[in-house]
Amino acid sequence: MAEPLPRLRFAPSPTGFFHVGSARTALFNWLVARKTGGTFVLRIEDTDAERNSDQWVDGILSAMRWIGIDWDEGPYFQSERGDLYTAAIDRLFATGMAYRCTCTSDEVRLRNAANFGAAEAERGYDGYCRNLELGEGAVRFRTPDTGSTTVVDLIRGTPTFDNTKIEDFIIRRSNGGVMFLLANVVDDIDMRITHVVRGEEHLPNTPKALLLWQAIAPDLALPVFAHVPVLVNEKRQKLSKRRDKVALEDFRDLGILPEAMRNYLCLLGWSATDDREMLSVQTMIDEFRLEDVNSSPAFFDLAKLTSMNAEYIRLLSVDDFIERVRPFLPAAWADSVVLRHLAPLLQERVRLLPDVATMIDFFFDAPVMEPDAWIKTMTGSAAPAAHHMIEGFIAGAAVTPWLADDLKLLVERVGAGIQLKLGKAQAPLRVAVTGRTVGPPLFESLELLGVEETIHRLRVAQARLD
RNA sequence: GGCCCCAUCGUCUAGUGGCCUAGGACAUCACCCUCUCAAGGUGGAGGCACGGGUUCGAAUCCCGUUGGGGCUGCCA
Repeated sequence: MAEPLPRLRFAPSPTGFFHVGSARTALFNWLVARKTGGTFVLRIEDTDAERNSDQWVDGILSAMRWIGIDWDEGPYFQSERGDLYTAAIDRLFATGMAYRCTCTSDEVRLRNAANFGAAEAERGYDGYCRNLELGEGAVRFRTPDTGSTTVVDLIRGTPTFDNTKIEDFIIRRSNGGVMFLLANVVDDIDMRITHVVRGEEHLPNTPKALLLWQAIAPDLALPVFAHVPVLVNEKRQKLSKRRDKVALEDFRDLGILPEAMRNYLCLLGWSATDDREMLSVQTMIDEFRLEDVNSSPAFFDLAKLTSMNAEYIRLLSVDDFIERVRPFLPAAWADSVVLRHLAPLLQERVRLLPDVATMIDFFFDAPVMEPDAWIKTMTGSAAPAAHHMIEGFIAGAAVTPWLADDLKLLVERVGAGIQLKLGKAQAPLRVAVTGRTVGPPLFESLELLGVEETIHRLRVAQARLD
């Protein structure tokens, strides 16, 4: 009989912004599903009513769409599947695998400290209520007292855990709410999940999940796991929503292209067989293998992401480029002939989408003169050249066709009069017209700006000269 | 403290016992090209954490040390 097609799931909890680590986990799951022809399930793990909100659910969905990850089933909501969990817990009671417990965590800590010494306070639940047959309280799962549990992990081999170290963990709160581990396993069983691809931080939970799985569905084959390494910050700590900038939408707002983000994320812990880094989605799907994922943590490097983003921006068609920058520009700028004509030159110079704004702003408003730019090109020893270039250019402009190539020749000729090469000769003109020493190619810019406005700006600068 | 995971340039990685004088990319430095800035080109600096084994031979296998990380919740 043929091996059944893989079924994978991405199971985020809607407790905050969708972050890059989640995005990578989702991507890896998705890639495996698409590669194998399997099924990718989206499941929202919202069992903790106090921390969840619809806002975050929307955030997850839109972030996944943004980065181009679609799902075949779901989203399922655990908050709507309570009956399933109750039934599972009832069966565990029936087989003696579950029991009630009324201990508080402080009580457990105190007992542990008293019985094993202060250093042992955190050793976990001590089994106090195991045989009390209480009628109320939280529900715990009875873990084996002997043997060991082995996780089959495509990335990490077969980590094995001593069952005596696995405490009787809680599967339902005293308020009736079901816990992550229980809901997670019941759903994985119900949805016939075959591959669990998730963050490394879940590895210590996995033996518990396996034990639960065997108690609830002893006849169903255990899933294969792949615990992907965590993403870390510059201090090599796990990326956290609290202290690190990690929300996917922050990068979108920064001007990162979704295809760049997806490509970069894919390369965090995995690489193609040769030196290729710019990978199409199809290439990722064709070549990605969980077995090849690295087992060590990866630093999320914005510089590298940005560089890759620049490369993707250069690949865009002019029309696409204009549409992508549109959200970052005033509508009039986005629709302007200036942007359309300069687009290819801009694409080569921009690393982040919003960079376009500071490169073309001088077309739409009077230039905002940067003090350093003015000092460097217009004052002191630079002043005579500035005078000469501006005067000469204004004079020559009257008899020069207003085209980039002709303007370039004009500046060359005027500059030659005082032994200035084009690089030096254009500097004061650029600053006078744009307010900056850097920007898009000058002569194309002047052609678009027009003779009238150019001359006007030159005269304004001229009047300001010492 | 306990359990578990991890360890190649600053960063992401290639490398699965000889092809390694350890390759690529980002970042960085220099030069070339050049109307500024980019882009592009050329070149440089920069790494197998340490100590023991195994082997004719180790970045690659084993053990230990050190270092880092994760988990240790009636969160997920």
